[in-house]
Parts: sequence; C-alpha cells; structure tokens
Amino acid sequence: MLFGMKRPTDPDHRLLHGAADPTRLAILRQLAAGDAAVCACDFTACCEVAQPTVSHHLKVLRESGWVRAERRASFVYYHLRPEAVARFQQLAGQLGPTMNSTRALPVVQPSA
Amino acid sequence: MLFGMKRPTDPDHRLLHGAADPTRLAILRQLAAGDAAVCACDFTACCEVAQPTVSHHLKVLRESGWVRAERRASFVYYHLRPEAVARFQQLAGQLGPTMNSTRALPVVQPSA
DNA sequence: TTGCGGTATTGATACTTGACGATATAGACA
DNA sequence: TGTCTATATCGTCAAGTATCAATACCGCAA
Repeated sequence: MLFGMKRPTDPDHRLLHGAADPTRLAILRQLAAGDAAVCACDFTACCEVAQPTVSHHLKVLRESGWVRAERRASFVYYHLRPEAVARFQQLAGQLGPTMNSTRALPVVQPSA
Repeated sequence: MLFGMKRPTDPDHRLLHGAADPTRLAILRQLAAGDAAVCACDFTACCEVAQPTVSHHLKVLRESGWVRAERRASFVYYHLRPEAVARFQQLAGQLGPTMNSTRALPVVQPSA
C-alpha cells in the first residue's frame, strides 16, 4: 500500500533477509563450519566477489544481527552471534512444530 | 565478474529468499499456525496488500518450494510442504551446531 | 611523522523486486 | 450460452540491492 514505509521490521524478517543472499549464506556457513572467528580477508577467497562487496555483505550481516566484528591488530575477525542462531532455529521450529518425518530430505522440486 | 547470473541457486538460498519478505513470512506463519490448508482468499485479509500482490507472493512461495496449491471448486488452498520445513530446520541446525554457549538444538540428522 | 596493508565507505550503475491496476483465466451455476 | 466469483498473469513504476573502482579510514611499524 503505502510506499514509503513497510511494516515495522520484524526481527525474524531481518534475520531471514540477512541470510537470503548467496554470498552472505556462504559467509554464514563458513562461520558456522568452525568454532573460531574468521578474518574478513578470508571471505574474499571463499566468495567470488571483490573486497568492497564482501565488506558490504559483512555490514548487512552485522546490522541484521547475525555476526559480530572484533578488531585484532589491523585485522577484523567475525563470529556468529549465538542469539541470532538461536532465534533462527526458533523460527524454524515455529514453522514446523511437527517433529514429524524428517527422515530423508529429498531436494525440494517445485511443481511449476 | 559475472553479472547476469549468480551461482546455480542453492536450494537453501531459494528457501531463504522465499521466506525473506514480510508478507511471505506472514503467509508461512499463518500456514504453520493451523494444520489445515488455507484458502488463498484468507491471505488477502491477513496481509495488507491487494489480491494480485498476494497471488504474486504465493507464486514465489510455490516456486521456492515452500507451499503447494490445490484447487477445490473455484478456490485454491495452500499448505506448507513438509520437505521445505524439514530442509529449513536442517539449515538452521547446520548454522548452529557450534556448541559454544547454549547447547545446540537437537535438530536431528537421520543418520544413514 | 611517513608509509603500508587490511578494512570500510562512497559513488555510479545495472539488476532485482514489491506494489498496483487492468486484464485474463478457471470453475460454478443459471 | 452468459454472468459471477476467485486466482493468476500482464504491464509498469518505484524502491531496493549487488557489484565494482576509487578512495578514505584504521592500526601498526619504521
């Protein structure tokens, strides 16, 4: 309807929006893979984008609450925020409170 | 680098992108609230958008694998696809099995 | 101080997307 | 046949965003 404002930004929407990009999802996965913080310079290698783009996505992840940055010397290390992960898992639980099935997970093939 | 295409659309990214919109998240939540299918006409009430917009978002949810449509008479009923929910929960589990802080939720991986 | 390497920001550009009105389609019924 | 209702699609516009080059900023060392 009105164009200027959307609805007051549900925190779950912010989380989803933060993760809903291939580069950012790759960053989140790399952060989740190990339990240590990751230097920002390492994301430039994993994602096939230039340094300013990585920095931009890291900013989006920071502002959506996914990650926290920490300076050490002239490097910046990022790590996942457990609250964000917990909230995301909670959202996943809300969407499917049925613990049912979850046997095999075939790749979803939309009918279309 | 490549501008037109990104990488070949990770299914998890499709799920995240499908859910990363306030209107679509509201639709998913309404679908998850009850265990029955919901008529498309009911989403027009819940989300403050016009009918074509609801139809558009339902199409996005269909194509991202979140929901399935079923015609009954002249109505179309939508329901969540359990595979999508399961995959989403699995993704949430993958992002959080880092056992730091709180114990990771047991989104169980059906071994073998 | 200067210089250097890592990171963030700016500015520009092209692509994507969410929104609507208008219109088309599908089914039910007279 | 025709009309009516429910959805979907089309056409279009405005807002958002992903990307990069250029540049600014920050911390360290000489």
